[in-house]
Amino acid sequence: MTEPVLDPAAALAALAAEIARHDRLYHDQDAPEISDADYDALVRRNRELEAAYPDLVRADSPSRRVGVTPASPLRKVAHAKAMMSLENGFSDGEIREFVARVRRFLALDEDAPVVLTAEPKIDGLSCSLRYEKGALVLALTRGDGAVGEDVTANVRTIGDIPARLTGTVPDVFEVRGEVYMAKADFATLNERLIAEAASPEAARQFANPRNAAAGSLRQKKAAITAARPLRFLAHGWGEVSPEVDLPGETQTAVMRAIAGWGFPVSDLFVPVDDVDQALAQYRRIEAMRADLPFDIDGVVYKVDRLDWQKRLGQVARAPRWAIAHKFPAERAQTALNAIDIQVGRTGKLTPVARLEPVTVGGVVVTNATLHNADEIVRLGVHPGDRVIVQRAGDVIPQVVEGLYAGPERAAWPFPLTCPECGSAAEREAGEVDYRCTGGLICPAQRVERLIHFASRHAFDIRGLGLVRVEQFFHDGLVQSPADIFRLRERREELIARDRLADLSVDNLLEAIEEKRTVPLDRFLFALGIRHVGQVTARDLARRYRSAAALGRVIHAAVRIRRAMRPVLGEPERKYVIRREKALVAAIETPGVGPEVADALIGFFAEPHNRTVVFDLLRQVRPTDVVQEVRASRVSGKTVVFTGKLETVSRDEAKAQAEALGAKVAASVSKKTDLLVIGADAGSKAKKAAELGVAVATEAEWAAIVAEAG
DNA sequence: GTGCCTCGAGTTCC
DNA sequence: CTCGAGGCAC
Repeated sequence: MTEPVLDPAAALAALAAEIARHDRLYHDQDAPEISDADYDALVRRNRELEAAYPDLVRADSPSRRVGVTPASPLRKVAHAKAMMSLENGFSDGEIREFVARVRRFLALDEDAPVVLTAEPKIDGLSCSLRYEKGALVLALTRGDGAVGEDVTANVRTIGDIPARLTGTVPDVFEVRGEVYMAKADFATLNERLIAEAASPEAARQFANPRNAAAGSLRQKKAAITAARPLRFLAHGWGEVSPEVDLPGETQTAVMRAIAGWGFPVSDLFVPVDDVDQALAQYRRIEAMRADLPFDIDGVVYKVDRLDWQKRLGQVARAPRWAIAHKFPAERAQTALNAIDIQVGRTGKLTPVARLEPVTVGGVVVTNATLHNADEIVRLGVHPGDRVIVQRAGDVIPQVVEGLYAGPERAAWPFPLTCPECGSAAEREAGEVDYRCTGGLICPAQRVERLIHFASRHAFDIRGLGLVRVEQFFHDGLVQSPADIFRLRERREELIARDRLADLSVDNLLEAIEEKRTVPLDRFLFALGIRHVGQVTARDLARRYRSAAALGRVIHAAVRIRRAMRPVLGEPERKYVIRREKALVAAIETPGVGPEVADALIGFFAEPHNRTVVFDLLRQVRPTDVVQEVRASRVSGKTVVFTGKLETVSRDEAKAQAEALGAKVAASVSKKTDLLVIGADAGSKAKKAAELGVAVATEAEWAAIVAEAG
């Protein structure tokens, strides 16, 4: 929905001129004035207006050109070791739970001492600084955690960061920490920007120190960064080689060594003996917050012992051995102007609050998700109400409560049809979300699926983002994923539409060509099958290694699904369970239960989907997945654990087994190759004896793990 | 059957 | 980042 505009024709003319000006600045003068996101916002605004006033679309409309989303000028480089994010906790209880979880995972006693470290969490940009033979050779931003941007030249201008390390330093050592701007320096910088600008109105200021640090570090010209007052605080490390040269066995010891090499380390960094001391340090830091020279958004706790950190490992993108204790979010009051409905790739209808712009935590918030119909009922909000907004985890804005105090009224009516295609909106029993039933005919869903296909964790086609996908879709150039790979046949057509940027067309086509081979897990994830996200896609890809093998399994499963019928007189409930079991068994992948199996097989049972996939397979080749596993006595074997393990937890044992290439099953059957028996083993041990399955004690298991290295 | 843990999906702002 | 819900252990 677009709010009424007094003079839409004039607004469109202004937008066309503005967007064209930024295109020139970016392409001809290499001096963009606004961020990529602000540019996208202009393009989006233009599109919304055009949708609302189709008669007024201009001949020189920016939407008739291929979008020219500026690419980052900085070189992308993969991290030697992924830069992970941190789990967040907001209450004492969550921190206590974190420590309890650590104990459980390590199979420690409930009151066993767990030494933690506590330090303030600086609100800046994470950076990884790579030193080889003591010399700074590479500095990367965090990026997506796997790949960062090369900011080496800029980092060399930061006074806190030594170019060479003195003392005994491992051959390769990556120092990780936060690049930030002190509050006072931020204020001075903004004053300077005003003074230097032609007029105060024309000055481009930064909204907060974090943005100032980000903007200053990601400069193309190091000279600009050099003139910006950036600082650095070390908080960890990445690759260390040789690993034995790591200067200590605890977080504290290594951080001391890093400080000894000349890096600033927070003077509020302390080891603490237990969770109560950790929380006391949190309160000390919280009390000092306003007086600290830099912005912080919480306190980070880490398990001090590095051997424990190693055992704890990580979940998805965050380590199990650290947590950020965040300060309570800042709140603000504003008006709820409207409630719009967005349609996701799965058809989910999401209500979004359009807010009167308000500053919360240094950022102007105009939108906030309302999640679902229940949330709107819970908040009791209607358009026009005053509401309280906060930035949860200091990032995502959310509506916390409505301030309406008038007479009783009915809940805001959630739309009964999809705003994009008009199909009925339905809510399944037991589900929270309304979904558009339009499926293939709903253009919003089709576009969202294409955007997902090209997105970073899927095919990762650079230059093919939201704006271009929408344009290509609406122009009929791209209707299905395979069409993307046929765009090269229409190069002239693309260039003709895009007078400004034939170079950008070629860049795009090149980026597309690069993805004609893609890892199987990305391929699978990109299809956008419900319940098949990154992790499940990876599990499936690793389980079957090749598209051919996975294809055979799914093909067989589809046939099973088609062939299954209730046996005469079989109750519906029993049949459903039997069917579920058959489908799960057919896919035979840990983590894939009835729901996921049905979604996966259902997707391929649909003829249209098969057509789309086969069409795509004529254009691209999924590469086989070679799992990195250490060879061991249990590689390729099926292992079952039973009883209470003393030295490792069940989760950890399972992780060990998988790293050795073994499959972990829940119960003993004739397929089981090895049963590892802990204390108080029950029926499984008995069954293993009956079936003649080999058994091992926990100590023997530890030996198998150890001998594989 | 119940409860915990992890994953999937959708979203915001830069 | 949060929330709902699927998977699996107990």
